[in-house]
Amino acid sequence: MAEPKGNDLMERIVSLCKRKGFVFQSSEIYGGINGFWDYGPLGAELKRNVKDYWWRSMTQRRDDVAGLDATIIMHPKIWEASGHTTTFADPMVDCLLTQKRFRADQIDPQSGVAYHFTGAGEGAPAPADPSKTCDEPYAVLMLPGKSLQLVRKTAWTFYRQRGLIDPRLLGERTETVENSTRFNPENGSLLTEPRLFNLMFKTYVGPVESAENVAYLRPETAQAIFAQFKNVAEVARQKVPFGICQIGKAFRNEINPRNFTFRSREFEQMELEFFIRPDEVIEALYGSVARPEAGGHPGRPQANWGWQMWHKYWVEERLAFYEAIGLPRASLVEYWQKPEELAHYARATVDILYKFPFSKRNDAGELTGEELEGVAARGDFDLSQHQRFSGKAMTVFDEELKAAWPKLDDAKKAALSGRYLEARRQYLVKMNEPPQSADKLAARDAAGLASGFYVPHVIEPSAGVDRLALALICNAYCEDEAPDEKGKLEKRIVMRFHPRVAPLKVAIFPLLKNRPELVQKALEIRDLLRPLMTVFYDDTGAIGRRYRRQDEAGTPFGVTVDFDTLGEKGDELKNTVTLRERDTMKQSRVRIEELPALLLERIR
RNA sequence: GCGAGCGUAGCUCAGCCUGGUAGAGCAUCACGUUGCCAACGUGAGUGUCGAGGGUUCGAAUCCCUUCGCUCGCUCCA
Repeated sequence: MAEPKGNDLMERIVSLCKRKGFVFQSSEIYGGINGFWDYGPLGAELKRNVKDYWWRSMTQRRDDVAGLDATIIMHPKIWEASGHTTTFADPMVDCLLTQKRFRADQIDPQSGVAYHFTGAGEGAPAPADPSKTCDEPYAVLMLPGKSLQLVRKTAWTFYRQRGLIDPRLLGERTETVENSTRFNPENGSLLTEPRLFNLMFKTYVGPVESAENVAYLRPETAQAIFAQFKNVAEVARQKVPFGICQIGKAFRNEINPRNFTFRSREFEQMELEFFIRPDEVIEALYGSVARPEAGGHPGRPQANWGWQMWHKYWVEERLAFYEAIGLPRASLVEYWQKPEELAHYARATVDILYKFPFSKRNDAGELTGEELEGVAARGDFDLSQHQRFSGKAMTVFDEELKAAWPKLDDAKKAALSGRYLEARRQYLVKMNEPPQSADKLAARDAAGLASGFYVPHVIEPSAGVDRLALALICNAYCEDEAPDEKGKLEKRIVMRFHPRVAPLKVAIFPLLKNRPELVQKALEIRDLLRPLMTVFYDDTGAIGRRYRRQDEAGTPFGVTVDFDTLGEKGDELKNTVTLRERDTMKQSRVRIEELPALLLERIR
């Protein structure tokens, strides 16, 4: 089986997506719109299957997770509390010489002498157009160890890029600068004025476009879960540990959408926030905290699990999920973020990567993979932020804790209380709470703990639906060879979707369409199966062609009605059909009345 | 956002350099044929050559602008 490699392969996958109706470019008839994609008939079914399976396995098949479906536009304060309003709006600057882009707040401050120029004119020799000038002011900082000659050379290059053949520098003057971030530390060139990059989509609530009506399309679904935490906790009659999950659209003004649907500006997320007791509480209740020892799945949740155990549990659960919909373990990478890569609120994050055809290769030549999901241990950061910004308590009352606390000896009480207080204090200080008030608030939190109140910690598995759909498409795509009717090998394109996510589950064919008895029987079978699964009926062209068509759509099963079905060879074969399997192309004879149960078994 | 490349039928692509009424293969549809893996016959349809502007008697072809795609940089909290 010859597997095509690299972007060549990706191009063929993209082409198939369009040809068969998995993915279309959004607004294509108007020339498309960058970063937005539509799903055609097959893609829509695929995505629906992915979401349905996630929802079923996350909430319906568990008793400790409840669902939520929140709005896309929420109170703007949510994004202040979450940090998105500030972190999603980075000021950016470009080098005027090399066009290289920097984040303005990450430039090393430079000191020294800056040389300013008011412009340049065309100099000797033999200017093509002597009247040509450039009025654009420019400046270069003389970097340590560099010469004035080099500074002028830099300016010369700059004006040359502006269209002068042999620039003559005009209006040179010097300026002493201290700790300036206006120059490129690499070459001394002046940078552009900082421009704000807001990665959130902005809109207005109400018809008036005024500053107080500004709102944002959510850049992630998670914050709605935190904002509704108290409501859901109450009505779902759940106690920590429990989770709230949600599927929904999110929007990010990506600077540069890339790689087909992988990085889109409008996308869908499947997120779970799983709330757990802080480790101090576990220790108060059980004397110690269970932590992961061996690798692999830690098994059924236990009451004495600390955050590390829960984190490990969800990583393994999520990996099992991907395997259950047909992504082989070997195509996935479990990447533990290094301490320096962690977001400031995260204690640990595991990225689950899929090796896409467009993924980069490492030194060993292996595909490195792209993120499908991040499983983050976020501590109590999010709920704490919303507690501070909204002024509403995000604590839960834990009866067991209240009962257990008085039974602890004083040393234990002091140790747990002290640890909790210090963690709370550190968080508050980091969030720029003045030291005095941080001490006071942390002491109050520690007192709350002793009477059974605390802000739950959270484990967040957050997955991208569109990325997963793309991974499933890439994983399913396969070019192999199959014999034609003369036994000659021909290229066959097969989408080997797991039957669970395959857009169409079964195709029904009358062997010939000009025999009304065959057609009628086939339509009966279609009607028999249609209430149970997605069914595709096709009576055009030769039977082999129809099989191949369904191979490209990824339909796992084909059912063919022939003359034996009608009883031509006697009662033994009457009301039996050919069941053809996509991957093996093997055929078997099956009784019609057994079809529903047989197929349902295989597509669950 | 910057740099490079690309954009012609549903898909893959030729034609562009050197301007002169737009092509191939596959796919699609109809009819006939067809007894299980892309068979065959006959017929049909499809493009404002990504869009806009310019040069020209005449532009898919040359020039400019713009949009989209790919790659690199940047970004990915």
